[in-house]
Amino acid sequence: MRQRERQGRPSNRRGSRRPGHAKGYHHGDLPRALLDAALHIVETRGTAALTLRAAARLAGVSQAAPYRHFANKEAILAAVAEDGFRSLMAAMRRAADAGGDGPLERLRGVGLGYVTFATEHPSHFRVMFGREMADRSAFPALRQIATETFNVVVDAISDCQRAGLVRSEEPPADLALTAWSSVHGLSALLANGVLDKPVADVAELVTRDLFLGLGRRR
Amino acid sequence: MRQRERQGRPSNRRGSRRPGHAKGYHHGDLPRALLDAALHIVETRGTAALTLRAAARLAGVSQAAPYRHFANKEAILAAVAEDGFRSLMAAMRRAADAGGDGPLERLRGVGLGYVTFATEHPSHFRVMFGREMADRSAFPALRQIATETFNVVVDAISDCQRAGLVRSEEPPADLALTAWSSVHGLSALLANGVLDKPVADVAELVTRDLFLGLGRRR
DNA sequence: TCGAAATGTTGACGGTGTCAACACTGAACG
DNA sequence: CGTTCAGTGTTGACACCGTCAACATTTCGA
Repeated sequence: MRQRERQGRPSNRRGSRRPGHAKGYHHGDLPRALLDAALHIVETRGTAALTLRAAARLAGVSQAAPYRHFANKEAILAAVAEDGFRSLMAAMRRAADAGGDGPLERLRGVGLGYVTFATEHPSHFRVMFGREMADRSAFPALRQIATETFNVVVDAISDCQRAGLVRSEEPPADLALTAWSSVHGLSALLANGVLDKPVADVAELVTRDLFLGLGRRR
Repeated sequence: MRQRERQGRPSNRRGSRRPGHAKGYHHGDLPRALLDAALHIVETRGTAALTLRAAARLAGVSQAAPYRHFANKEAILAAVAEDGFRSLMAAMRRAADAGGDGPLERLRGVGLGYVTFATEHPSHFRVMFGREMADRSAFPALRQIATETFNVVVDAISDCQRAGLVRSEEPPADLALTAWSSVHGLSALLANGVLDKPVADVAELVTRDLFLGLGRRR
């Protein structure tokens, strides 16, 4: 709890103004500006530095201004988390496309994309899955997009099942839960600094073993 | 950031006194008392309520007293986390014993013990694996016991390999990493309220699929 | 045009981690 | 046995935080 920050007021006047509005007292699109500020802080200075007041300073407004647009700190965290899920989904899809053509390669890409996102944006990842906001059910939009994210995994698994590449006795959602747990667990351990092995190795290893299973092939 | 707590001074005079010391100004074993207080707070009021000042109040000393024994807040969190790992290991071993005699049953027990601990002590679990202390490498004892915890999994897997119940082409530590990731991921999702399905079902499902793998048996 | 609603600001409150300055106490040494 | 001094606890402060009430300004619709 010792930090300092000075930057006067950055892109205050003249920046992202909603067309209807104009110049001085009113900001134009403060919610957007605050979210951008929060995202910037979380990426560059980490979760601990993500403070309502810091975001307000960065947006060039007073400490109390955020309360006109967000009920409390949790609400901004929820918005940050939501944005994170959007990025995560994009990263997963990108990695899937880069992975190859077969459904199995795509599935693997999804997993690698997840782990990569977590290690490249650990603070953001923590906000998304942490407990800074007690009770996520208060933020339906967040739950919604988290579900969509999960569905990316489910779909990838469905495709593999259809292609006969993955066990089909079980509903895809069940297998997806196992896959998600594995990949999320690895991501969490890496993002929280519990494990400090090379990401590539360890991601390779886990996704392979996840496919093969621990048991002996009969 | 709104809370209140009053309890005068609990077991201040007369409690856990180091033999050499006696009654009044000096506490006797403040480090121990502070750790106990912190543990009590984290279990009963959650991570957010775990504050240096609150622990000091509960131990019946002034706000600055903790600094005679802990460098800063992180240091107490590390102690709490360390204690958590001890509890976790105990829970895993207990669950393994309760699981049955076969190495496979024991391995499964280890996993279930892990998940159970996480859902029964979510706040403690978060302190153990969260990032409240940036840089765990500053607390070697913590890293040490985390490693020991991991080794419980490795050993359980080794035993299964020796019994021919688990794939043996791979080093046990590699398989253990996959198992740990899966179980830890599930635990983290549950402890953080991301997933709110019944623990038993979902733990059953993940441990089974982890053993079978996603791929079709050939 | 003019008043109300929206949106910003100021200043305060109680909470936090942390530190310096001070006070008490017990044990070691003469 | 008396003194001293390191260890341990207390007080009071600082800067920062989330949040709110009271006030100011701006924008927009009747």
